[in-house]
Amino acid sequence: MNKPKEDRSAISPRRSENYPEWYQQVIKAADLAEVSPVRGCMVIKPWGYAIWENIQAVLDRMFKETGHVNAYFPLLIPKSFLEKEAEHVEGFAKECAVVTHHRLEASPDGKGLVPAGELEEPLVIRPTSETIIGASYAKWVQSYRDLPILVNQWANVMRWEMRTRMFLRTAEFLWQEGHTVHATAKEAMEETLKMLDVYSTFANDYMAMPVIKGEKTPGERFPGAVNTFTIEAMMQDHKALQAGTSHFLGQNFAKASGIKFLSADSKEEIAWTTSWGVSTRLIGGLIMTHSDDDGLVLPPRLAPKHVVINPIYRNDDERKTVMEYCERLRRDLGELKFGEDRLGTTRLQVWLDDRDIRGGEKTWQHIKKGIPVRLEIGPRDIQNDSVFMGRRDLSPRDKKSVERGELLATLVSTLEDIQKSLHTRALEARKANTRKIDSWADFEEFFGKGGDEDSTSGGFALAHWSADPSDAAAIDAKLKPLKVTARCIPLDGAALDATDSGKCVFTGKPSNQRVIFAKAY
RNA sequence: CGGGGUGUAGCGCAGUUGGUAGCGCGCGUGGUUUGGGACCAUGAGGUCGCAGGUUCGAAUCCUGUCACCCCGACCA
Repeated sequence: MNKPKEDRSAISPRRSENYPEWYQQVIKAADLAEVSPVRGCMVIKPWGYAIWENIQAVLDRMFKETGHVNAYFPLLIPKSFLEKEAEHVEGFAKECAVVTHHRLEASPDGKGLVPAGELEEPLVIRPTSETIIGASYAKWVQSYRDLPILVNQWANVMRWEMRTRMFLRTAEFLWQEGHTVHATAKEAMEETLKMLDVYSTFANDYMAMPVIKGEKTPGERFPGAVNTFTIEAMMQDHKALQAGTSHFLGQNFAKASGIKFLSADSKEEIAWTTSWGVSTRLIGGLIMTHSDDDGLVLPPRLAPKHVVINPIYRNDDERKTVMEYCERLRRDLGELKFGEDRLGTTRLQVWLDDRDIRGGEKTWQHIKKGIPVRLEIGPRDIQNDSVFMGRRDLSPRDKKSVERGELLATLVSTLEDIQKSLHTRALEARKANTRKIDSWADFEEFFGKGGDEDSTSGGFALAHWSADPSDAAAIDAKLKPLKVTARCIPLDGAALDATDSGKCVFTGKPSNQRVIFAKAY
C-alpha cells in the first residue's frame, strides 16, 4: 500500500505474479463485466458491451461486403434435430441445456412455483444452430438457382461448460454464426477459406491481434465437420487462444437435414455447407493480447471512446473557463473521422469526463478502461492554447504538452500509430515465444516437463507431426501430461519459415509439415 | 461426476472455551485540499447461505441442503 508511486501498478496482482487473477482484475477495473447470479453466465456491462458493439459493427460490414445477409432462427431446437448428425450429437450432447416443460404453476405445498406441462419432445437451447438452420434451408433450396445461400445470424448460444471464465468460456455467450449452402464442394471450400480470411483481417487490422491461420487436426475438428479452419492467437502468458473458426461441413449436415437441389442437368444433388463463427471470446483475446499491469489497453479502432478529456479546475470560475474550452475542443475533435459503424468510417468518439471525482482518480479510471488518448486541460494549458496528452500504449507518466492546432491535425494519425504499435508489440511477443522443436526431449523441455502451473512457460512449438490416424492416440497420450494440444496446421508455413521436412517428434515418422502445438485456453 | 475449500455489510475479511456482531475499503454529508490514486470529522448499511436440531441462550456445536471457488474429466 505504501509503495513508492513508481512501483505501483493499477492492477494487482501483476501479470508476472498471477496471470489468471490479473485477467479477472483487469475486467473488474475496466468495468467490462461481472459474474451473474446464474451459474456460468456473466453480465456484460456497458463498457464491455460497447466493445462488442464495435466488433459487431465492423464484422457485420465485412460480412455484407462479402455478399452475406442476416437472418434469425429460433433459440430452441427440438432434440431430434440435434440427433440427426451422429458426430454432432456426440460432440454437443453433454453441453446442452434442455427445456422439458412449458408452464409454471403454484406448488401443491404452497411454496413457490413448479413446472407443470411436460413437453412431448424436449427442446435444447442452441449450442450452435447447424441443425435448426438446416431445417429451413431444406425448404429454401429446391434448385441450383436457389444457391448459394449466404446467411449470418447474430445470436446467443448456450453450452453447459464445467468450468467458466469471463469472456473466454461462459455458459451463455454472444456470437455470430454464418451458415452457407453451395452447389459444389469447391465453392463451399472457397467460402470457408474466404471467411477465415475475413476473421484474420479483422483480428489483425482491428483487434491488432496477430493470428495464424491454419487447419485443425482431426482430433480438434468441429463435431460433424470435414475440415475445420482456425485463427490462433498467442496471449501474453504464451498460451494459445482459438479466436475464430470456419468449417467446411461437406455434405454431412446437408444429408442430415435433407438439403437437396436439382442441378442444371436435372439431377438431384446433395448440397455442400459451411459454418463459421466468432464470439465474445474475442474480447478475452483483446484483453490478454494488449493489456498491461495498469489495466485494459484498447486498440483505437475498437475503443468505445478514442479520446477522453479530463478538465482540471479548482473553483467555479476556473470551471466555467475550462469547461467552455473543453466543450469547444470536444466539438472540434468530434468532427474528425475515425472509427466505424455498420456503414463504414464514422466520427471520433470523445468523452468529456466532467464527473465530480478527484482528477487523479479519474485519470486512473481512464487508464484502467484502456482509452487510447487522454487529455488533461487546466487553466495553465488554456493560457498556452494547448493540452496535456497521454497515450495508453506508453507509460502513464509519459505525458506531453501539445498545441491545440497540432492536436487537431495529428490526433487521427496518433490513433493509427497506437493501433500499429499494439500490433507490432503483439507480433514481436509471438515471434519471441515461437520455436521450431525437433525432438521429444526439447518438446518436453519447452513446455515445462510435468505440466506444472508455471503460467508463462512454453509458447508456440512448431514441430513435425505424423498425420497417420493410427498414431493419433499415441500422440494424444504424450501430449496430455504436458497439457499441450495441436493448435493447427498453418496454412502459410512459409510465413513462419516452417516449410521444411523432418521427422515427427512423437513417432519419428517422416513429415513434411510442421504443426503448432501449445497450451490453450 | 470425483478430491479439496469457502459462505458474516456493496467488496475484502475478523469474530477465542456458545452470551444476540466488528475491522478495512467503498458509499452519504460537512470541511480542508486539488496538474499522479487526498485528509479530517461524521453518518448510513447485516434476520451471520438456507432448513432442522442441541441449549436458558447459536455466527460459533450437530445433521441435512444449496451456492460458489480451486484441482481433475469436457470445451469457442
